[in-house]
Amino acid sequence: MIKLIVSEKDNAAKRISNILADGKVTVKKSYGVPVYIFQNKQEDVHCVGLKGHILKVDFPEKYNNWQKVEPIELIDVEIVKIPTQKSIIKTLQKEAKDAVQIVIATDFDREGELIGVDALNKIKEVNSRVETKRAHFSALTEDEIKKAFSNLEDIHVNLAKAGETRQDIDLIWGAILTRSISLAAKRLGKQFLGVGRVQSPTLAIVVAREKERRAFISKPYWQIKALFGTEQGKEFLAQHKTDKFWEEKAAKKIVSNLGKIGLVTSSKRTKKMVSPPTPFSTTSFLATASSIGFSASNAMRIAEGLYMEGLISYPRVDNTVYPSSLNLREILVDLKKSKELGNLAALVLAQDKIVPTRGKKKTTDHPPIHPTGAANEKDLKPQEWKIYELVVRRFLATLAPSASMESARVDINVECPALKRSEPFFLQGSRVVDEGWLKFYSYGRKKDEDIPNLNEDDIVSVKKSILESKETQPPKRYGQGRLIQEMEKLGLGTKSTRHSIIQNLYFRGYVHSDPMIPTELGIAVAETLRKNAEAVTNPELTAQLEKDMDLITEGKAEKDSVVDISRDMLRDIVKVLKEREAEVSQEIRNGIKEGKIVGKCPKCGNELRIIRSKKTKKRFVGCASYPDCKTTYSLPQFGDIIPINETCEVCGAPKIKIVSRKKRPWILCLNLDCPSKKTSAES
DNA sequence: GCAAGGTC
Repeated sequence: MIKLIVSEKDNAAKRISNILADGKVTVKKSYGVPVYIFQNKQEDVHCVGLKGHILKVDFPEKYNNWQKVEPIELIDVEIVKIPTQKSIIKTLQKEAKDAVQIVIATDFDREGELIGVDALNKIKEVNSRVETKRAHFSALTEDEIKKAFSNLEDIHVNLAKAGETRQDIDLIWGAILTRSISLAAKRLGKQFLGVGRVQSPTLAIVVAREKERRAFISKPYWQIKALFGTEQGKEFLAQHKTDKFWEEKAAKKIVSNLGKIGLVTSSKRTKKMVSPPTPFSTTSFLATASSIGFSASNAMRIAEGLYMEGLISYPRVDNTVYPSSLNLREILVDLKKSKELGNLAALVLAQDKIVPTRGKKKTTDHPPIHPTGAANEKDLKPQEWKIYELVVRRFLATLAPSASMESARVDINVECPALKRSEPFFLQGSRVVDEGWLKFYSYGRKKDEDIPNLNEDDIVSVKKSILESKETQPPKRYGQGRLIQEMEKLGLGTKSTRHSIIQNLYFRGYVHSDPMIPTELGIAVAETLRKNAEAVTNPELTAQLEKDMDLITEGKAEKDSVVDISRDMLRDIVKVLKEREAEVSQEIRNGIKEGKIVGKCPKCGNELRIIRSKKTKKRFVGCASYPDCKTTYSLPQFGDIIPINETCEVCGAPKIKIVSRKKRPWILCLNLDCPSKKTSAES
């Protein structure tokens, strides 16, 4: 007679077993799955860790053929659960057969409860009368675990129901709309066009920004600067107070009539304290990693590896407050062993007080991302070291004192007799006075600006006046880090999925580069959805889903009625999509066509397009006037080809960008005989 | 071959 504990992952199973065991914990493998065996209060306990969800939802097999099933049919098809972790399920059933009690010990959240209930249902297939309980803990600490197991609760059926609702809604929206527009655009097989509750609003954000940029008309403006000299012979640049002159004439008039003497009208220096950064959540970690050149999914992959190595804590967290149970000093003492970072840890240890910063979001499931072991640079791959160093430096910074900065502003009036007035100039800047946490963490740190020491009523000489012509700039494209922050703000995705949602946009060919640029295909898909299935491009769908799931959790709404709302919305949308199939097809196919145009033919001026040879299956660039014009260029056969609307400065042939998985993207002139190739080959 | 969510 045993008790069986089921946790969400192997690591948690190990921890729970070690905490609850009276004596030693032994491990046996069943179907390759570790089972932890120990005694707790004279009872035999077995503990198994899952791998997250062990079942997935899908439509029955007979609906698998996209061409033979009308997408609208899928709306009312029963959704079935399919095992995805067969050896774990076998282990569960074997262990549960003779158990007297099952304790679900998955993470205490919606998905965790669902994972637990799925496991229980599999267990009940072999042992229907077993008693089932829930251990409710919010962190894997000794205290929490022991308390949870001496106060076992019932399964939170409604919480799991909310999770199932989320699964069903995601499946029907995703599958039905993915099939609808893929069929309309005749993009089948691995070319299908993905649509989903999270990915489509995310794509829409990127596309909306690109449209703003395209609609943006940049305006020329002028700025005036002047080089001044102090009595001590120091020189400095200051800018005219008018930030933008829209008329060149007016700016020129000032520049050519600027007087020779300036009077300092005010000089202020102010000190301000800059607080250290808050502890790393997944989002702030990915945002910072992105700023030093890591893609979100690469940074996440490396962080998961470091976690497995025991060097950093669990990387999927929303929490930004270190729990009081975390022994910060102990971590610092351990970090001293690192050859490269040990000295910095020692510096923090030497402080009188070690008071950590805290962020706005506080959850108790996992601590913010922090180092859990010391490492040396030579033990890690270069990329791993960069990420490890980032986590360590962030951790040290959160424990360090504020930095103090001095900012200075000087205002100068230049008397201009020729204009019969004076012109105002200013300069401002700041510098670090006391480094504080900046000693440990200089990611994104601004360069110090040197402001000359000037006092009110000082006289300065004007050495030169400068007219700079500029243009207003369109709003910036989203980098992956910024996009992840935006997704979090809008409630799109979770800490564990956002990076993969973004990665998916690249895989689908909807975006390229970082900062992210939507492809013509991505723009066409987003536009089609916006016109015909607006709901799925809107973050509001997720916001509403969250509200409904809260109601289900509280027992105030039923799964079926909530899913039915989505079914009704989809019926209308699919009907519209079917009616407008020709337009939808046209719009997306135009996008695809547009994406294949790489530029103009230098011989005849017609379009040059990427073509795939029917005979050799190889791709090449050919002129649209073929056979009248026989211009062709060969193409590399690997990687994605992105038209960039630029022509080669040297030979006039179009340039393209090639994005492949292994190499970094590169820009290439299509002309193999272009003289620029020779110089670049030498260099 | 569809989604998003866990985890590896």
